[in-house]
Amino acid sequence: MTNFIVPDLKITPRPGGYARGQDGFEHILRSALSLLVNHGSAALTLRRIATESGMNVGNLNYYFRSKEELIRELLNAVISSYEESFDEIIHEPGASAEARLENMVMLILEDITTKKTTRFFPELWAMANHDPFIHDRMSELYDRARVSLNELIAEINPELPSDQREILALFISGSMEGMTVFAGYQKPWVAQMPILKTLAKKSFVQLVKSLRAEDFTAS
Amino acid sequence: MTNFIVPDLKITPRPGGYARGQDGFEHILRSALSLLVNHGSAALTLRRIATESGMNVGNLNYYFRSKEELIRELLNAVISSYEESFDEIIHEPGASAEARLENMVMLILEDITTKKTTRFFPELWAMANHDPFIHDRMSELYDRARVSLNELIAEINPELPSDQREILALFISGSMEGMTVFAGYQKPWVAQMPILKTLAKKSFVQLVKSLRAEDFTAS
DNA sequence: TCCAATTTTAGTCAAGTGTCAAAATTAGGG
DNA sequence: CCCTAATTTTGACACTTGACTAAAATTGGA
Repeated sequence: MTNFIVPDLKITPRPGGYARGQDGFEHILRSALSLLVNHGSAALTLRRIATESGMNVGNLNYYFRSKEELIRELLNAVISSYEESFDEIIHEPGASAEARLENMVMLILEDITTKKTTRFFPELWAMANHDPFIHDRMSELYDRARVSLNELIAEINPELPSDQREILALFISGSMEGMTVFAGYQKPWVAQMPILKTLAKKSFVQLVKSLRAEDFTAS
Repeated sequence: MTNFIVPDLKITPRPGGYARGQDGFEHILRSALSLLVNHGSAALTLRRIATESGMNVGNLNYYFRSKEELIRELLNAVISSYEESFDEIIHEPGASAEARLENMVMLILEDITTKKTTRFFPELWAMANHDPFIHDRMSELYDRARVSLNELIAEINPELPSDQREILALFISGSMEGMTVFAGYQKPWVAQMPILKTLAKKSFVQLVKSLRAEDFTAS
């Protein structure tokens, strides 16, 4: 029995310090996330983060040397959580490769309907175009997702050459991400997400099973 | 023979005025677009637009009563161009429905690899989450795209009920949009776009042809 | 108790924001 | 060529906001 919910943040405990410090650190990141989700990247200023977290501006500087460092930590905390979830899903003991692929699809499409993901990821996509750090960290996340998909594809259709499996994983991963804009939180098509999940699972599994090396030749 | 390039802007001529005025109007919008594409939404300030277009700040106010109006006009110009392109493609005389569907897929995936689209759309997705006007105008664009797809699906697979055609159109449209982040301009997978196009065409056409009403029942 | 961890206070300094009125310049029909 | 309407420049207003810091105050817990 897998859990299809990805926690908002996964924070690695910092060495030394009081428990209060640990809470403060996490509380700041949660406030920043909430700001980004509810008001967009323009609202992500130290002043507003301070207000949001009921703290003082100066205190942010105690936890994070700079705004950039704060954003880095936030991104790390969000992404780490995904990486952990992916690992759990694809290594679920006793489940067939096909079932684990379906679970992966469920996890991602389910996650897409959360407010956090629907709002946060488009912000990240936009930011990644002009911020090298965000770009790199996002690439790592998606690489990891594709590696996971790739493993499952290899189990389901071992005939497929490695480079073609990679493109197939890309196609599947990209297809799912695209739903964010249409069937995410409070989007016009959220209500249809259950059907979309069914459609996606069937379509992807069929694609993985039926694809032959020749299908990748341009027509 | 269809043209798979979507012009950046489609500007409806304003009544009265000199030719210079028409140029100025378009030039400002192009500068704003270029700024958004190259430096992100944070760079979209009246002063930077003025500098970019070699004009004076005050002159922007002559063309647009406010910054908001400028952004509205920009969005209209970009979106109108897509709407026109969609109409041309799906009404191409003498082409089969399947061929027109493939052309639509080609148009969209080709467009995704342009710098304008790769950079501009993620900005819009992010903005749409906090700006009602952008949200509505984007919805109109995507509605239009899906209506086009829907017409073609109906021709190819007339058995499929209307509401299921709509979901299928959504799935196809969303799948393609998702590629922006991975195989757009200067993204790690651009080089594989030709293969992705082949894969997408085959996968979508097959999906449209083979789908039965029962496939939409949750499993 | 006492010291390190955390928080507040109170700023610095700089840069930028959208908008506007009025003057100067230019285009092009008559 | 002239004159008026279209366009452009000038120069400002009034105000917000940005990231960051040093030093003092408070708190936690071994």
